[in-house]
Order: sequence, then structure tokens, then C-alpha cells
Amino acid sequence: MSELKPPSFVSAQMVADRAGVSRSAVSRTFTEGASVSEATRRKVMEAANALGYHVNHLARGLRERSNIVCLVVADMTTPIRARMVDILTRKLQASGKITMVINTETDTESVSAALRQTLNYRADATVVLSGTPPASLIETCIANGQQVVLINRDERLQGSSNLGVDNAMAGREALYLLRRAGCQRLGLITSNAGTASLVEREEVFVQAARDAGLNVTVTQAGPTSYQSGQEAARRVFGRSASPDGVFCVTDLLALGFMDVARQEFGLKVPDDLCVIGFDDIEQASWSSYQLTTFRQPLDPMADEVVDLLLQPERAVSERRLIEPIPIWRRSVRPASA
Amino acid sequence: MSELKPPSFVSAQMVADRAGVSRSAVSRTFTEGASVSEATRRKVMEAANALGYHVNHLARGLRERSNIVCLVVADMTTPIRARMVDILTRKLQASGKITMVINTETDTESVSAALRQTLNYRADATVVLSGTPPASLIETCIANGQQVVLINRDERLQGSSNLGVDNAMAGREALYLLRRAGCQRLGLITSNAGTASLVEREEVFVQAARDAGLNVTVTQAGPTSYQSGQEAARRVFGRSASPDGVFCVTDLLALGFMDVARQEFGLKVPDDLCVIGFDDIEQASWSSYQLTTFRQPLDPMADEVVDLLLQPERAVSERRLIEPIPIWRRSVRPASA
DNA sequence: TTGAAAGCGTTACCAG
DNA sequence: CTGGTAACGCTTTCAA
Repeated sequence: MSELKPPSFVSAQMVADRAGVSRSAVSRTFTEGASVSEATRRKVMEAANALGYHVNHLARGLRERSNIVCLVVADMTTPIRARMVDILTRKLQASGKITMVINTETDTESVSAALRQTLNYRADATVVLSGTPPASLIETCIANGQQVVLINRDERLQGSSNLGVDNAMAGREALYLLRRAGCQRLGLITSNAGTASLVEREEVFVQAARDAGLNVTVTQAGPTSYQSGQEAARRVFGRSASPDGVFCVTDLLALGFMDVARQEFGLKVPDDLCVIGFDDIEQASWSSYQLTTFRQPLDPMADEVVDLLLQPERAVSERRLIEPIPIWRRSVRPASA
Repeated sequence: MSELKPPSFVSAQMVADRAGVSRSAVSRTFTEGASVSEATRRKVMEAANALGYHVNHLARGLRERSNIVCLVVADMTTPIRARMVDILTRKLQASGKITMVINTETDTESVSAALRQTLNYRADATVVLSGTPPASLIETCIANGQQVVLINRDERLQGSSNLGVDNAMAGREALYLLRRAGCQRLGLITSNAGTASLVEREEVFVQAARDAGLNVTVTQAGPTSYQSGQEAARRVFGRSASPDGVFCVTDLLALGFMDVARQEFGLKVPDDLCVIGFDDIEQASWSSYQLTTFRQPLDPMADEVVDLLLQPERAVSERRLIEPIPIWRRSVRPASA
């Protein structure tokens, strides 16, 4: 496999030879704010274009920062995750970084391998979107001078930056909306992923309900997907005391749940059943759903990440919580009848 | 911005010092199939672990191939594109490559910048998923010894590998299914993106219909999105002679189209209206839609890409066409009444 | 099996 | 403003 010849790229030396100058001159021509005479610059540019020269960032990264940022992510096909990756790669690019995407499973072993790649490629920073990275490796990253940003993860490791949405707020607000709608029997739908964010949304919702003297039926079905939402609905409506108001910890769960509730159990949303989701994926706004949900403010989050990377001294601050934005649509009744 | 100190990574020299061996020994320890005595290997490994050493792939890439593959992609949030990126990053990783994702707009200028990055980072290969790369730059990539793989693009450039789904087949089959269902007035819904793939699906469908003596109303509304599908439906059903069978060149268009047709115009699918899509995104299988469509066989396509990259001699072969897989669901009547 | 040395392509530093 | 030189971290060749 590695008997393959390396591609033959054009080097600064070749450009220098052709232009009849030193390689220093070539380097300076391509260095922001270095002093080169207009004459040599022109000669160099001409030679460079003719040869198809491009500065080798790998070699440059040997002495200075590589400008590489590693994005460690799992479940990339999930709409919310796809949007995160999209926005982050965009903003990172705009600030002069290049993104290496490492697509992992959520298990620790897989994430470890990803972090090792991060170190192998001398990434300036690592941004972890999913999975549970082992503390020891994170520490290695930090010890090597990398910046580490953990998004929506629970682990708060010395030296890493943490950033996430305020799940507690969503849990409380969801309860408020369902109660205001006059829901009597509350349900919470979650997956078996056990992610910190999902668990927090669940616990806050359940606790807030308990504080209000209400009971919540918690249903947990498979991974975080549309299908699990469907499955949950079948379990929940296939027995007595089924809920008339549910908080699904994820939009994907909510959409599957709604579809089965309406199509297989003939329920009307929001008349017979109120549903609230979380994330505000694009599909939540589709006219078949019109799901009331909480938007993860991806844009501000990405801005924050870029900011953190540009100003490393801010990095070790405590966890930044960003408020989700309630998106009012049609899946919850405005007030109790 | 670049006054930032580079991260301080552990080097082979440091490991060598600590282990009391030469840096050559360290290098050999981490090189597949080099000869090191068990004793030194152990000493090296010990020191390496203690220090948190990781081979610098950037430095390695100076002499050999970088193992970096650049993925140039636009519209990453689109379900089909997200899946492509997901599958490709996975398979590339599995074959020992690392993926740099360059998120572009579809315009040529933006793609050019992306390709330049590709060269800057000495990627072994560039895979273009969307946008229209300028021929001259592609040539530069190839001249520098890079492999270039164009997916679902039309441009067939000397030295690049081309790979795509058989759009013509989908166009013909879509027509067949609609005619078999007894549809009398045919419609084709597309976007204004003007991508080669979309245009081909449209043209083949329209031509096939013409050959059968049928006329097709073509509607073009905005970018390739759910909203454009909605918009198209409003245009199409807001006037006389509206179709009873449509081929939407994309699932996203189809889903928006269906929603408006049913909710705003009270049409029953497939009784009053048959709809066919293309891509087989996850949402097409949701119970609210059950869309009959053509699946882009992403897995085989990604396999093919990896194959191409591993065996460069195959690269210059002619365009590889992969057949889309018809997915039969509920949005088309089985046969005319 | 081992270590010394050369070379990969850059950029920063120093003389001129 | 310019060219030479050192250094970055690695792998590979060559001698020992």
C-alpha cells in the first residue's frame, strides 16, 4: 500500500530556479507582509503560476502552527449533527483554519483512535462533538499544547473548554408549556444513548414535574432516531394511561412519535396530544410536523468555538452555556381549553 | 492572528533521549516492519508513553505520501450529502487515509479556493462531491501527481476519475412507473441548480415521454430544497391542467411537493397523484411519506472511490456509472385502475 | 541491530 | 531588498 510513489509537487526551489532568485525570495513572496521588491515578486509569481506552485503547509506546519483543526464526530448523518459540522467547517475555514473530520463511533476506543490522529497531524485544536473521550488522552492533547473544545459533553476536564446548550432550561420550559396546555398525563421519550445532554433534559423535566406534584412516564427505545420515536409511541399508546403531553428529548424522536401517534392510533396533534422536541432540525418545520421545539443556536455556538480557538487565553474558563431558543409551532395547544 | 505560539509537541528526539537510544531507533520502533530488538523497542515504547509521543504525520508527509484526502463538498446539510460525507470519511479512514473536508459554495471561485487548499496540504487525492471545479485547476492537481475523483459531476477531464449514478436509467424507469400507474398528465419538478445530474434526469424523462407521445410540464422553483418542492406544488396546482403523475428530481423536492399537494390541495397520494423522487434519503421512508424513489447506492460508490485511490493505475479509466436502485413504496399506484 | 547523516520544503534569522 | 544558513521532525541510507 505504501509502495506508492508520493505525488510530485512543485517546490519553492524549483520556482526560485526558474525565476532566477533564491528560495528565500520565493518564500517572502508568499508571506504576508514580507518585504520583496515589485520586480522580484513579479518574476516569482510568473514562475510560480507557470509551474503550478503551491506553498506546502505541511512543511510550514513543522515550525509553526499547522492551522489544522480536528473535528471528532459520530452520527454525522443526523440532521442536527450534519448542520453542526457544516457550520463549524464554514466558520473555521473563514478564520483561516482547515478542518479534518474524524468520523468515529461513540465508543471510547473509537474516540481514542480519533484523538491519536489529531495528535499525529499536529492539529492546533481538537473539537469533540460526540462520543466520550478518555480523560487521559484529552490530557495528552492538552499537554502537547493543543486546545480542546468539548461540545455538549459532560466531562469537565482541566484545561479543556466546554460549551453546550442549557438543557435544564429546555426541560423546565417544556414542562411549563405542557402544563399550560392543560396536559394531565405527562410522558418523556428518550433513547438509550445515555448522552449527558439527553440525560439532563430528561432529569430536569422529570424533577420539575415532580416538584409540581406530577408524575412522568419515561420511555426509552433504542438509539436516537426516528424509528425509536415510532417504537416508543407504539409502546406508550399500546397500553392504558397513555400520555396526552410528551417531551421528546430530540426532534428525530418526536417526529417518529408523532407519525405513529397520528397514523396508527388516530390521535390529533395538538388536540389529543401535545408534543415537544429539541434541536429544531429542518424537518421539524416541515408542514407535516410543525413541531414546537427548542433550537440549538448553532451559529452562536460555532462563533464561540472559533473565538475560543483564536484567543487561547480564554480557553480555560468555566463551561459556557448557551440558551436554546424556544420555537413555537403547532404541536402544542396554546393554553388549556 | 499568527503570533500564536505553536503547540509544543513531543518529538522523536525527546523520546530517544529519555530512552537512551538514537532517534533512528525511535523511528524504527514506529515503522511497520523495521528491525528493532525487543529490548530497545520496549525502552522506546516506555519513554514514548511516558512522554505522550505521537509520530508527526506532517513531517512524514514531507518525504512520502501524506495520506490526506480532501473532500470538496457543498450543501453539506442536505441529507443525501451528509450521508455521502459520512460514508466516505468512514471508508477512507478504514483504509488508512484522513479526510480534510472543504466546505464550499457551489460557485467556481469558491471551489477554486478549495482546490488550492488541497494542494497546499499536499493531499494525495481530491474528491469533488459538488460544485463546478475549473478545468485548469483540476489539471494542476493532476500535474502535481494528485488523484482527482469527480462524483456525479459532468466534466470529464483528462486524468481524473469520474463516478456517478445512472441518471438516465432513473428518468426512463420513472416514466415507466408513472405510465403503468395510468397517469395521464405528467409533470417534472426540478430546481434551478442546473447540476449536470439533475439536468440529465430531467432531459431523459422528458425525452422518453416525448418518444411515447406524451407531453411533460416542467416546473423549476428555486434551489434544491423541501421549500422549493412546496413552491412548485403551489404553482402547479394553482392552475388548470395540473398533473396526476410527477417525477421530482430529488427526494427533498418530492417531500415538499407531496406535503403541499395533500395539505393545501387535498389530493390523495397515490390515488389522485403519483410522486417519484430520487436519492432515497432517510425521510423518504418516514411513514408520512413512503416515497417511491431511486436510491443512490452510496456504499458501492464509496467503495469504488477507495478502490480508485488505492489503485491509481485504474484511475484514468472511463466514467463509472452505478445503477440507482428503485425503491418501491406507496407514492405510486401499482398499476392503472 | 544500531547510530550518524542526508534530505524532504518551509520560514526566520543574519549578513551583506 | 536580497541570498545563505539553520532549524523544524521525520525516514532512509550507509557504515559500523
